[in-house]
Amino acid sequence: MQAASRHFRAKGGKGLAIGDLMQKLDLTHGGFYRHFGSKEELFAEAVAKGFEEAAVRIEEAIKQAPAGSEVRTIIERYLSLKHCANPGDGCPLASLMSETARYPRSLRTKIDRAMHEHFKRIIDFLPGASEQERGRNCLILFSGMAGALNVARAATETEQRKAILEAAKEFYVKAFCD
Amino acid sequence: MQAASRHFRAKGGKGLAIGDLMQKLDLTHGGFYRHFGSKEELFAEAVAKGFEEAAVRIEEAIKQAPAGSEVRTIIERYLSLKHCANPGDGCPLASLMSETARYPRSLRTKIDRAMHEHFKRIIDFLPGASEQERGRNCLILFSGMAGALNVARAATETEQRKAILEAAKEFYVKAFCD
DNA sequence: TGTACATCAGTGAACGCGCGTTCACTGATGTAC
DNA sequence: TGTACATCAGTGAACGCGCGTTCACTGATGTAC
Repeated sequence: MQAASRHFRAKGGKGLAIGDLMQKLDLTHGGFYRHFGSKEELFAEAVAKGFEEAAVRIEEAIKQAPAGSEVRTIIERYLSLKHCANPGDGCPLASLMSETARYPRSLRTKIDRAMHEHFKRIIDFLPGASEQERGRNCLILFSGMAGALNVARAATETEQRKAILEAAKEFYVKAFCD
Repeated sequence: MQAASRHFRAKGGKGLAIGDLMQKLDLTHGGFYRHFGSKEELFAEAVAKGFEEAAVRIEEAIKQAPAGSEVRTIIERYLSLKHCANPGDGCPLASLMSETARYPRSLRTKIDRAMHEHFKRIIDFLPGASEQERGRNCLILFSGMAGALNVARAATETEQRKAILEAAKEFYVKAFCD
């Protein structure tokens, strides 16, 4: 049930009720436990799924990008109005950022693993002499962009939203593409 | 009731039950509604309070900092292990990042206002030719640091946490202090 | 080909808990006379 | 100074709702013989 993943990203871990999810799949809530042991189990899988989807999308974007400007393309996509307006289809790091810290350790381990697997697929496009340095850059770039994206999402005026995204794009392009 | 602010930052908007809060103040939950119309009302005030506390703390840090390295001091404090370990006493932007986008508009307006008032008190220490540019830099710096802080908080290993914080410190110091 | 049985996804009622909110009441404090 | 009354913070029981989870049951599908 990959549809769950979108809903979690759109509404947060506690925002999605199992009843609602099952209803959206035209099923009753009782059947849920044939497939998952608990809501938490579903959540962990959904987050992993979310990272995977995101990685696939990024890889596609990279393929289409002109050689040498891969990172720029990633940044521009990540900080686009479209990504800002559709958290459900977007990066789980961004949409679940602040609540992840409050999850139980067992869940955090799983999320952490999914995130790092996601990063592995992108890491080689980033600047940095060693793999370690590229890894650090990856973390900084994505955590920073996710932060900016969230601030943009929290803004109430479209103008403000755009301004934040544009400013962040400029900043991160300057910092990571040269 | 300023104590509420800490709890919200520590546990998120939905994580704090009014019963628990009142119990921690050695009161019963019923009396709550003598003081606030609803939980949401308390939440809005608590967030504002949180930003104010944070601003005060930053201003203090700035006063103690050697002239010329104010921004560096802010960054180092923000990305310290202490701030990472104590979300309840820390920056509300970081601890409420991803859920703010999901709040109703009325609440977001209030939070937005509180955030911008908070920024106004710091803005002049940041680099940038115009006030507008300093404002943009402020948003980018804090959203970025908040992102990194959240990733550090989500990490399960202390070593990892430290590594992220150090890398981010280095990056943002390089980007905003020269 | 046909019958009996097992499997298992899905149903829908029910349970139990947490929690926001309400409300009639208490009891201390302060004001009016 | 003393008495009557109003105010209002705080109490604690109760209501109602949402929601995660359980469970006895149904009904379709597939397998054994």
